[in-house]
Amino acid sequence: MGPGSDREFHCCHCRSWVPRRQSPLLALASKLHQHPSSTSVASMGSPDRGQAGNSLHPSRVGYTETPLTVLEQDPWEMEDSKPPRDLPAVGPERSLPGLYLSCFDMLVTEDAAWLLKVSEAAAPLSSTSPSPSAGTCASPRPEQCPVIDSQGLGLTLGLDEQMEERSLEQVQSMVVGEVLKDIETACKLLNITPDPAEWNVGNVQKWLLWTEHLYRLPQVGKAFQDLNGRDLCSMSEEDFRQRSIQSGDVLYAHLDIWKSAAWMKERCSPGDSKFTGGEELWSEADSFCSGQPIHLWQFLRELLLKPHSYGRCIRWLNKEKGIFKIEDSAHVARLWGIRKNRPAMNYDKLSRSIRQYYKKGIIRKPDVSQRLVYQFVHPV
DNA sequence: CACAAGGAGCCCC
DNA sequence: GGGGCTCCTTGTG
Repeated sequence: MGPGSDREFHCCHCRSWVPRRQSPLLALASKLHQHPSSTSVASMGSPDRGQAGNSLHPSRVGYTETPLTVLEQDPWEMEDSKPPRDLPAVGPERSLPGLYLSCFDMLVTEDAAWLLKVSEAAAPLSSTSPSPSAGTCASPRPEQCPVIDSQGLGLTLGLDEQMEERSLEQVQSMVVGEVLKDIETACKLLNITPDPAEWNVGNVQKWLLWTEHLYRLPQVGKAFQDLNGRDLCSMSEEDFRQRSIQSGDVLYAHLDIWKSAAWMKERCSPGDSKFTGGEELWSEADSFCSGQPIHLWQFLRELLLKPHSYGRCIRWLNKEKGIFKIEDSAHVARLWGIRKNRPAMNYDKLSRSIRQYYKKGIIRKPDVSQRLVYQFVHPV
Protein backbone atom coordinates (compact mmCIF):
# COMPACT_ATOMS: atom_id res chain seq x y z
CA MET A 1 0.00 0.00 0.00
CA GLY A 2 1.92 2.98 -1.21
CA PRO A 3 1.28 6.68 -1.20
CA GLY A 4 -1.74 7.59 -3.22
CA SER A 5 -3.28 4.16 -3.21
CA ASP A 6 -7.01 3.80 -2.75
CA ARG A 7 -6.61 2.68 0.80
CA GLU A 8 -4.51 5.59 1.84
CA PHE A 9 -4.87 9.31 1.78
CA HIS A 10 -2.52 12.09 2.53
CA CYS A 11 -3.23 13.63 5.89
CA CYS A 12 -2.84 17.32 5.39
CA HIS A 13 -2.35 17.89 9.09
CA CYS A 14 0.56 15.59 9.65
CA ARG A 15 1.59 15.43 6.01
CA SER A 16 1.84 11.70 5.96
CA TRP A 17 -0.01 8.91 4.26
CA VAL A 18 -2.46 7.21 6.54
CA PRO A 19 -4.84 4.33 5.95
CA ARG A 20 -8.08 5.39 4.32
CA ARG A 21 -10.05 4.07 7.26
CA GLN A 22 -8.72 6.97 9.22
CA SER A 23 -9.96 10.19 7.74
CA PRO A 24 -8.26 13.54 8.28
CA LEU A 25 -10.84 14.21 10.93
CA LEU A 26 -9.86 11.11 12.86
CA ALA A 27 -6.23 11.87 12.30
CA LEU A 28 -6.91 15.28 13.74
CA ALA A 29 -8.59 13.76 16.75
CA SER A 30 -5.85 11.23 17.23
CA LYS A 31 -3.17 13.82 17.02
CA LEU A 32 -4.90 16.02 19.50
CA HIS A 33 -5.22 13.13 21.85
CA GLN A 34 -1.51 12.60 21.70
CA HIS A 35 -0.71 16.28 21.88
CA PRO A 36 -3.50 17.93 23.77
CA SER A 37 -1.64 21.16 24.06
CA SER A 38 -0.71 21.37 20.42
CA THR A 39 -2.70 22.51 17.47
CA SER A 40 -2.85 20.08 14.65
CA VAL A 41 -3.30 22.93 12.26
CA ALA A 42 0.15 24.15 13.08
CA SER A 43 1.45 21.99 10.33
CA MET A 44 -1.09 23.23 7.86
CA GLY A 45 0.83 26.36 7.19
CA SER A 46 -0.33 29.92 7.27
CA PRO A 47 0.62 33.32 5.99
CA ASP A 48 2.86 33.49 9.02
CA ARG A 49 4.31 30.08 8.63
CA GLY A 50 7.71 31.60 8.29
CA GLN A 51 7.74 31.10 12.01
CA ALA A 52 8.11 27.41 12.33
CA GLY A 53 5.39 25.68 14.26
CA ASN A 54 3.14 28.66 14.38
CA SER A 55 -0.56 28.14 14.61
CA LEU A 56 -2.81 28.69 11.67
CA HIS A 57 -3.54 32.23 12.50
CA PRO A 58 -1.55 34.33 14.87
CA SER A 59 -4.59 35.66 16.60
CA ARG A 60 -5.47 32.12 17.44
CA VAL A 61 -2.34 31.80 19.44
CA GLY A 62 -4.15 33.75 22.06
CA TYR A 63 -6.92 31.22 22.17
CA THR A 64 -4.53 28.37 22.16
CA GLU A 65 -2.73 29.83 25.07
CA THR A 66 -5.87 30.54 27.02
CA PRO A 67 -5.45 28.84 30.38
CA LEU A 68 -7.41 25.65 30.18
CA THR A 69 -8.72 26.04 33.68
CA VAL A 70 -10.67 29.06 32.57
CA LEU A 71 -12.37 27.01 29.95
CA GLU A 72 -13.91 24.48 32.25
CA GLN A 73 -17.04 26.56 32.19
CA ASP A 74 -18.31 27.67 28.86
CA PRO A 75 -17.90 31.41 29.03
CA TRP A 76 -20.74 31.91 26.60
CA GLU A 77 -23.16 30.19 28.88
CA MET A 78 -22.42 32.63 31.66
CA GLU A 79 -24.95 35.36 31.99
CA ASP A 80 -23.73 38.62 30.56
CA SER A 81 -20.21 37.33 30.32
CA LYS A 82 -17.76 39.33 28.34
CA PRO A 83 -15.73 37.63 25.69
CA PRO A 84 -12.04 37.62 26.34
CA ARG A 85 -10.62 40.60 24.59
CA ASP A 86 -7.19 40.60 26.09
CA LEU A 87 -5.72 38.60 23.31
CA PRO A 88 -2.14 39.37 22.60
CA ALA A 89 -1.68 42.01 19.99
CA VAL A 90 0.23 40.42 17.19
CA GLY A 91 -0.01 42.90 14.41
CA PRO A 92 -1.97 45.74 12.93
CA GLU A 93 -4.69 43.75 11.22
CA ARG A 94 -4.75 41.17 13.95
CA SER A 95 -5.94 43.38 16.69
CA LEU A 96 -9.54 42.77 15.75
CA PRO A 97 -11.03 40.79 18.57
CA GLY A 98 -14.08 39.64 16.67
CA LEU A 99 -12.64 36.44 15.36
CA TYR A 100 -14.93 33.51 15.57
CA LEU A 101 -13.70 30.09 16.45
CA SER A 102 -13.47 27.48 13.83
CA CYS A 103 -13.45 23.81 14.48
CA PHE A 104 -9.76 24.09 15.07
CA ASP A 105 -10.24 26.72 17.68
CA MET A 106 -12.73 24.55 19.40
CA LEU A 107 -10.24 21.76 19.40
CA VAL A 108 -7.65 23.85 21.11
CA THR A 109 -9.92 25.61 23.53
CA GLU A 110 -13.09 23.99 24.78
CA ASP A 111 -12.17 20.60 23.55
CA ALA A 112 -8.67 20.97 24.77
CA ALA A 113 -10.06 21.34 28.25
CA TRP A 114 -11.93 18.13 27.80
CA LEU A 115 -8.95 16.46 26.26
CA LEU A 116 -6.87 17.57 29.16
CA LYS A 117 -9.19 15.81 31.55
CA VAL A 118 -9.11 12.67 29.46
CA SER A 119 -5.36 12.74 29.28
CA GLU A 120 -5.04 13.39 32.97
CA ALA A 121 -7.30 10.48 33.69
CA ALA A 122 -5.25 8.26 31.45
CA ALA A 123 -1.86 9.50 32.56
CA PRO A 124 -1.58 7.59 35.83
CA LEU A 125 -2.57 4.43 34.04
CA SER A 126 -0.21 4.64 31.17
CA SER A 127 3.38 5.60 31.09
CA THR A 128 3.06 6.13 27.38
CA SER A 129 0.60 8.96 27.75
CA PRO A 130 2.15 12.30 27.03
CA SER A 131 1.91 14.82 29.79
CA PRO A 132 -0.91 17.26 29.19
CA SER A 133 1.42 20.02 30.13
CA ALA A 134 3.93 18.94 27.55
CA GLY A 135 5.05 21.70 25.28
CA THR A 136 3.68 22.30 21.86
CA CYS A 137 4.27 19.39 19.53
CA ALA A 138 6.41 17.60 22.07
CA SER A 139 5.84 14.33 20.32
CA PRO A 140 8.94 12.33 19.58
CA ARG A 141 7.47 11.69 16.15
CA PRO A 142 5.48 14.80 15.41
CA GLU A 143 5.39 14.12 11.73
CA GLN A 144 3.57 10.86 12.11
CA CYS A 145 -0.15 10.57 12.43
CA PRO A 146 -1.17 8.05 15.06
CA VAL A 147 -3.18 5.38 13.38
CA ILE A 148 -5.83 3.46 15.19
CA ASP A 149 -6.26 -0.20 14.68
CA SER A 150 -8.74 -1.24 17.30
CA GLN A 151 -8.90 -4.80 16.04
CA GLY A 152 -5.22 -5.44 16.40
CA LEU A 153 -4.78 -3.44 19.57
CA GLY A 154 -7.39 -5.34 21.46
CA LEU A 155 -5.31 -8.48 21.24
CA THR A 156 -1.96 -7.12 22.17
CA LEU A 157 -2.52 -4.18 24.43
CA GLY A 158 -2.88 -4.30 28.14
CA LEU A 159 -5.64 -2.84 30.23
CA ASP A 160 -4.01 0.55 30.30
CA GLU A 161 -3.71 0.75 26.59
CA GLN A 162 -7.27 -0.47 26.14
CA MET A 163 -8.53 2.25 28.42
CA GLU A 164 -6.53 4.80 26.53
CA GLU A 165 -7.80 3.38 23.31
CA ARG A 166 -11.34 3.79 24.55
CA SER A 167 -10.74 7.36 25.58
CA LEU A 168 -9.16 7.99 22.20
CA GLU A 169 -12.28 6.73 20.51
CA GLN A 170 -14.33 9.04 22.68
CA VAL A 171 -12.09 11.90 21.70
CA GLN A 172 -12.39 11.02 18.06
CA SER A 173 -16.13 10.75 18.20
CA MET A 174 -16.45 14.06 19.98
CA VAL A 175 -13.97 15.93 17.84
CA VAL A 176 -15.46 14.63 14.64
CA GLY A 177 -18.89 15.60 15.87
CA GLU A 178 -17.70 19.11 16.57
CA VAL A 179 -16.03 19.43 13.20
CA LEU A 180 -19.17 18.21 11.49
CA LYS A 181 -21.16 20.73 13.46
CA ASP A 182 -18.87 23.48 12.26
CA ILE A 183 -19.22 22.41 8.67
CA GLU A 184 -22.94 22.15 9.10
CA THR A 185 -23.06 25.68 10.41
CA ALA A 186 -21.03 26.94 7.50
CA CYS A 187 -23.40 25.14 5.14
CA LYS A 188 -26.36 26.85 6.70
CA LEU A 189 -24.79 30.24 6.69
CA LEU A 190 -23.46 29.98 3.16
CA ASN A 191 -26.40 28.03 1.81
CA ILE A 192 -24.17 25.41 0.22
CA THR A 193 -24.21 21.65 0.37
CA PRO A 194 -21.75 19.86 2.67
CA ASP A 195 -20.24 17.91 -0.20
CA PRO A 196 -17.70 20.08 -2.03
CA ALA A 197 -18.07 17.90 -5.13
CA GLU A 198 -21.57 19.26 -5.58
CA TRP A 199 -20.62 22.91 -5.47
CA ASN A 200 -21.09 25.14 -8.45
CA VAL A 201 -18.77 27.99 -9.29
CA GLY A 202 -20.64 30.37 -7.02
CA ASN A 203 -20.56 27.95 -4.11
CA VAL A 204 -16.81 27.58 -4.52
CA GLN A 205 -16.36 31.34 -4.39
CA LYS A 206 -18.53 31.56 -1.31
CA TRP A 207 -16.58 28.83 0.41
CA LEU A 208 -13.33 30.55 -0.52
CA LEU A 209 -14.53 33.87 0.83
CA TRP A 210 -15.71 32.23 4.00
CA THR A 211 -12.50 30.31 4.55
CA GLU A 212 -10.40 33.35 3.79
CA HIS A 213 -12.44 35.28 6.27
CA LEU A 214 -12.23 32.49 8.83
CA TYR A 215 -8.47 32.30 8.70
CA ARG A 216 -7.79 35.86 7.67
CA LEU A 217 -6.23 34.74 4.45
CA PRO A 218 -5.63 37.06 1.53
CA GLN A 219 -8.38 36.99 -1.05
CA VAL A 220 -7.60 34.46 -3.74
CA GLY A 221 -11.02 34.06 -5.29
CA LYS A 222 -9.77 35.14 -8.70
CA ALA A 223 -7.18 32.40 -8.75
CA PHE A 224 -9.96 29.86 -8.36
CA GLN A 225 -12.61 31.49 -10.51
CA ASP A 226 -14.50 29.33 -12.97
CA LEU A 227 -13.81 26.25 -10.87
CA ASN A 228 -16.71 24.21 -9.60
CA GLY A 229 -16.57 21.85 -6.66
CA ARG A 230 -15.62 18.86 -8.73
CA ASP A 231 -12.70 20.75 -10.22
CA LEU A 232 -11.64 21.85 -6.78
CA CYS A 233 -11.80 18.34 -5.36
CA SER A 234 -9.69 16.95 -8.16
CA MET A 235 -6.91 19.43 -7.52
CA SER A 236 -3.79 18.40 -5.68
CA GLU A 237 -2.17 20.35 -2.92
CA GLU A 238 0.44 21.42 -5.44
CA ASP A 239 -2.32 22.76 -7.68
CA PHE A 240 -3.61 24.80 -4.77
CA ARG A 241 -0.16 26.14 -4.05
CA GLN A 242 0.33 27.10 -7.66
CA ARG A 243 -2.87 29.11 -7.62
CA SER A 244 -2.07 30.67 -4.28
CA ILE A 245 1.41 30.47 -2.93
CA GLN A 246 0.39 32.19 0.28
CA SER A 247 -2.66 30.25 1.31
CA GLY A 248 -3.06 27.38 -1.14
CA ASP A 249 -2.01 24.78 1.38
CA VAL A 250 -4.41 26.09 4.02
CA LEU A 251 -7.27 26.08 1.57
CA TYR A 252 -6.34 22.61 0.45
CA ALA A 253 -6.20 21.38 4.04
CA HIS A 254 -9.54 22.96 4.83
CA LEU A 255 -11.13 21.48 1.75
CA ASP A 256 -9.66 18.14 2.72
CA ILE A 257 -11.60 18.25 5.95
CA TRP A 258 -14.80 19.07 4.12
CA LYS A 259 -14.20 16.27 1.67
CA SER A 260 -13.47 13.91 4.49
CA ALA A 261 -16.62 14.93 6.33
CA ALA A 262 -18.68 14.38 3.20
CA TRP A 263 -17.01 11.03 2.75
CA MET A 264 -17.79 10.05 6.33
CA LYS A 265 -21.35 11.19 5.94
CA GLU A 266 -21.69 8.99 2.93
CA ARG A 267 -20.03 6.08 4.71
CA CYS A 268 -21.97 6.26 7.97
CA SER A 269 -25.23 4.42 7.73
CA PRO A 270 -28.26 5.98 9.43
CA GLY A 271 -28.01 3.39 12.18
CA ASP A 272 -24.38 4.06 12.85
CA SER A 273 -24.28 5.52 16.30
CA LYS A 274 -20.61 6.38 16.26
CA PHE A 275 -21.16 9.85 14.92
CA THR A 276 -24.78 10.20 15.78
CA GLY A 277 -24.49 13.86 16.68
CA GLY A 278 -23.01 14.70 13.36
CA GLU A 279 -25.53 12.63 11.49
CA GLU A 280 -28.42 14.41 13.11
CA LEU A 281 -26.84 17.67 12.26
CA TRP A 282 -26.27 16.63 8.72
CA SER A 283 -29.92 15.90 8.17
CA GLU A 284 -30.67 19.24 9.70
CA ALA A 285 -28.13 20.85 7.43
CA ASP A 286 -29.54 19.13 4.39
CA SER A 287 -32.99 20.47 5.08
CA PHE A 288 -31.52 23.90 5.49
CA CYS A 289 -29.37 23.73 2.40
CA SER A 290 -32.33 23.39 0.12
CA GLY A 291 -31.58 26.63 -1.65
CA GLN A 292 -34.14 28.72 0.14
CA PRO A 293 -33.23 32.31 0.85
CA ILE A 294 -32.39 32.99 4.44
CA HIS A 295 -33.83 35.89 6.35
CA LEU A 296 -31.63 38.14 8.39
CA TRP A 297 -33.30 37.18 11.64
CA GLN A 298 -32.73 33.51 10.80
CA PHE A 299 -29.11 34.21 10.04
CA LEU A 300 -28.64 36.02 13.33
CA ARG A 301 -30.28 33.18 15.18
CA GLU A 302 -27.99 30.68 13.48
CA LEU A 303 -25.00 32.66 14.62
CA LEU A 304 -26.41 32.84 18.13
CA LEU A 305 -26.96 29.10 18.21
CA LYS A 306 -23.25 28.56 17.63
CA PRO A 307 -21.65 30.45 20.48
CA HIS A 308 -18.46 28.43 20.26
CA SER A 309 -18.01 29.65 16.70
CA TYR A 310 -19.53 33.11 16.65
CA GLY A 311 -19.78 34.07 20.31
CA ARG A 312 -17.16 36.69 19.79
CA CYS A 313 -19.25 38.65 17.35
CA ILE A 314 -22.78 37.98 18.59
CA ARG A 315 -24.07 36.40 21.78
CA TRP A 316 -27.07 35.94 23.99
CA LEU A 317 -27.53 38.28 26.89
CA ASN A 318 -30.66 36.47 27.92
CA LYS A 319 -31.50 33.49 25.81
CA GLU A 320 -34.84 32.85 27.49
CA LYS A 321 -36.01 36.35 26.65
CA GLY A 322 -34.35 36.31 23.26
CA ILE A 323 -32.12 39.26 24.08
CA PHE A 324 -28.85 39.28 22.23
CA LYS A 325 -25.97 41.61 21.72
CA ILE A 326 -23.95 42.22 18.60
CA GLU A 327 -20.43 42.35 19.97
CA ASP A 328 -18.69 43.04 16.69
CA SER A 329 -21.06 44.87 14.41
CA ALA A 330 -18.64 45.05 11.51
CA HIS A 331 -17.92 41.36 11.71
CA VAL A 332 -21.57 40.33 11.78
CA ALA A 333 -22.22 42.64 8.85
CA ARG A 334 -19.36 41.08 6.91
CA LEU A 335 -20.72 37.60 7.57
CA TRP A 336 -24.15 38.69 6.42
CA GLY A 337 -22.61 40.28 3.37
CA ILE A 338 -20.82 37.08 2.47
CA ARG A 339 -24.02 35.12 2.96
CA LYS A 340 -25.98 37.46 0.74
CA ASN A 341 -23.25 38.14 -1.77
CA ARG A 342 -23.25 41.78 -0.79
CA PRO A 343 -19.64 42.86 -0.43
CA ALA A 344 -20.70 46.39 0.47
CA MET A 345 -22.75 45.28 3.45
CA ASN A 346 -22.05 47.14 6.65
CA TYR A 347 -23.64 47.49 10.03
CA ASP A 348 -25.51 50.61 9.02
CA LYS A 349 -27.39 48.67 6.38
CA LEU A 350 -27.73 45.56 8.47
CA SER A 351 -29.19 47.51 11.36
CA ARG A 352 -31.64 49.18 8.99
CA SER A 353 -32.83 45.73 8.00
CA ILE A 354 -33.10 44.76 11.66
CA ARG A 355 -35.21 47.84 12.30
CA GLN A 356 -37.57 46.76 9.57
CA TYR A 357 -38.36 43.85 11.86
CA TYR A 358 -39.73 46.23 14.47
CA LYS A 359 -42.89 46.79 12.44
CA LYS A 360 -43.18 43.10 11.66
CA GLY A 361 -42.90 42.08 15.27
CA ILE A 362 -39.89 39.83 14.73
CA ILE A 363 -37.20 41.81 16.53
CA ARG A 364 -37.49 44.77 18.86
CA LYS A 365 -35.37 46.76 21.19
CA PRO A 366 -35.37 45.43 24.76
CA ASP A 367 -37.26 47.35 27.42
CA VAL A 368 -33.98 48.78 28.63
CA SER A 369 -32.49 49.91 25.35
CA GLN A 370 -28.77 49.41 24.95
CA ARG A 371 -26.51 49.93 22.01
CA LEU A 372 -26.21 46.89 19.78
CA VAL A 373 -28.70 44.97 21.90
CA TYR A 374 -31.84 43.57 20.31
CA GLN A 375 -34.52 41.15 21.31
CA PHE A 376 -36.41 38.49 19.42
CA VAL A 377 -40.10 39.09 20.01
CA HIS A 378 -40.71 35.34 19.99
CA PRO A 379 -37.72 33.68 21.60
CA VAL A 380 -36.94 30.12 20.57
C1' DC B 1 -17.73 59.04 16.09
C1' DA B 2 -20.75 55.08 16.44
C1' DC B 3 -25.15 53.94 16.94
C1' DA B 4 -30.33 54.45 16.62
C1' DA B 5 -34.47 55.55 14.18
C1' DG B 6 -37.03 55.97 10.24
C1' DG B 7 -38.20 57.78 5.30
C1' DA B 8 -37.70 56.75 0.62
C1' DG B 9 -36.31 54.63 -3.74
C1' DC B 10 -34.76 50.71 -5.79
C1' DC B 11 -33.96 45.72 -7.04
C1' DC B 12 -34.97 40.86 -7.05
C1' DC B 13 -37.75 36.87 -6.55
C1' DG C 1 -45.97 42.49 -2.78
C1' DG C 2 -42.45 41.03 0.44
C1' DG C 3 -37.80 41.15 1.73
C1' DG C 4 -33.82 43.30 1.63
C1' DC C 5 -30.25 46.81 0.04
C1' DT C 6 -28.91 51.49 -0.26
C1' DC C 7 -28.80 56.26 0.73
C1' DC C 8 -30.36 59.74 3.36
C1' DT C 9 -31.47 62.92 7.51
C1' DT C 10 -31.87 63.66 12.25
C1' DG C 11 -30.96 62.74 16.96
C1' DT C 12 -28.25 60.92 20.98
C1' DG C 13 -24.41 59.87 24.08
